[in-house]
Amino acid sequence: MAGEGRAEGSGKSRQLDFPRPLTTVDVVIFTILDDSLQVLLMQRPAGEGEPFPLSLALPGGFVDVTKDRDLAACAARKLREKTGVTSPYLEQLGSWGSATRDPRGWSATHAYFALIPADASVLANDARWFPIRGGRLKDKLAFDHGDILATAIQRLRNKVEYTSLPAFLMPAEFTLPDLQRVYEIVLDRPLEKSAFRTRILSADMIEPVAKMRRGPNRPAQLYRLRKGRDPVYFVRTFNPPE
Amino acid sequence: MAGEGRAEGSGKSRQLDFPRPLTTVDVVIFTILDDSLQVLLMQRPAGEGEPFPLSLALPGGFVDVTKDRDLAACAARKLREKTGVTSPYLEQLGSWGSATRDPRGWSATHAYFALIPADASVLANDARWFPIRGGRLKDKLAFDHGDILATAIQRLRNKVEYTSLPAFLMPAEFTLPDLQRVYEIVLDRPLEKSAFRTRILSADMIEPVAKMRRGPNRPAQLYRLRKGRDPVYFVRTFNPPE
DNA sequence: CATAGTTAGTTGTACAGTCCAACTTACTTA
DNA sequence: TAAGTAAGTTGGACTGTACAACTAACTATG
Repeated sequence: MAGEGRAEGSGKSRQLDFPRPLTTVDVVIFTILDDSLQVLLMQRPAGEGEPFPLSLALPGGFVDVTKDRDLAACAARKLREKTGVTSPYLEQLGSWGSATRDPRGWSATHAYFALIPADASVLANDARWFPIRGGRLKDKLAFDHGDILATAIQRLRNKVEYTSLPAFLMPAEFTLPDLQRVYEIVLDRPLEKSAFRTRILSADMIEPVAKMRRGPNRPAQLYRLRKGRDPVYFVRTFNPPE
Repeated sequence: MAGEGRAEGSGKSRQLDFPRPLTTVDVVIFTILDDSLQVLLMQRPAGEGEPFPLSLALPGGFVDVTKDRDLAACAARKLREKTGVTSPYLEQLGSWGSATRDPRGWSATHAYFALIPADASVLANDARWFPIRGGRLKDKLAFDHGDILATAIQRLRNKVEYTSLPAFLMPAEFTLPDLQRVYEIVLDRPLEKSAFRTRILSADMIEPVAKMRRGPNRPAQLYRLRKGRDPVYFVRTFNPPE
């Protein structure tokens, strides 16, 4: 019987005969829902030998070397399976690996983070949105997923200070005050209206559509993302608190 | 005979009985030498079954599940083995994994990047510094190490625009013009002197020592890094080109 | 010993973009 | 018609960079 994760010991692959860590991919999927930043979580299965049974965890799982061409494809697949979203903002967050993070043995996970508009997703029925209040999640998560999520929140907040990332959280059409509100939700602080408008409009990342959002007061211009636009990097952050 | 990277198929680990990718860690180590950004590379061994024999490659190798507590420890170990440096700036760069990047099978590498002062390192005798001119390396590298290095260079340049990272490339004592020169080498463009000084000095990241650097002209104040300082994030980039 | 040369470091004006606050505009509702 | 509200604009204060000219401190040279 071979040891755990041990490769065959013959021929020219002789030097590969040592135990291999488990390899997984996890995805931190954010959206804006109910005026709050939310993250997609699943409940762990309860089967025999399953670690963290019934705990909440990030969507993810083992890399399937027969199906997954590469890590990004694996992450995109998991995102698609859980939300139906096929062309989101998806970037690599980092990787976490240690002897102890998974009780089944030495394991390493490759974490991605995705931004999607809530209205574009159809959730798998074992997945649910959980709100992030005050920059953190209430619940404890399985494995080191709490650390991974905290890193993702920090990375998101950081980038929102000087990029157009929140645009990927917006529905197809939105107003500038909508967009500003999303920035404020993520950063958890108010931004200055006129400076915000100047910055966004001069970034050439959105374009007006020939429609207005009507409501109980002055109508607002609707915009949409310019197609195929990469995120914009501003040369200043929004003025930081204190 | 067990399959490649296949775990045992009994008891409660039943669900782990599938092939595992190879897991490696690679480190992109930068320094400043001869007025140029340089990266540490090794020559691949020529043994039978070795991929990319005699090609240049980043220092790295398989995770040893019996010796490495976690990924960062593994990266720190490789850095130490090749340079003798024990407390550098070390951050995770990302991970690369695919079916094709290593001819020996599905593999994933966890890449780190490190900044060290050239004068603090004693190289292993199979390692050498290679200059990066015009933002790229002349030579082709093994595996996808060319991609990894390109990503590292881009990340470094990006961060140098708005952080104090170059401070970690400096020797123990240095002058402000020294530091500015390092910024300029990494960014490959000149910076404005007075704005540079204002920014660095108000960041409170360095402190003067009671010595001057003497030379053939006006002496310059020597500084050192404040101890235990994390990198500083500026709220603006240096004014970008064009 | 004076002067040229070189690099360190400072100063001043222009400019860009944010901050802050007040303002105008366009709509609904009472 | 007036009050209320959110969208969007305007203007002055402030902060920090850009650019350029300046002063300071040293060495080398004739």
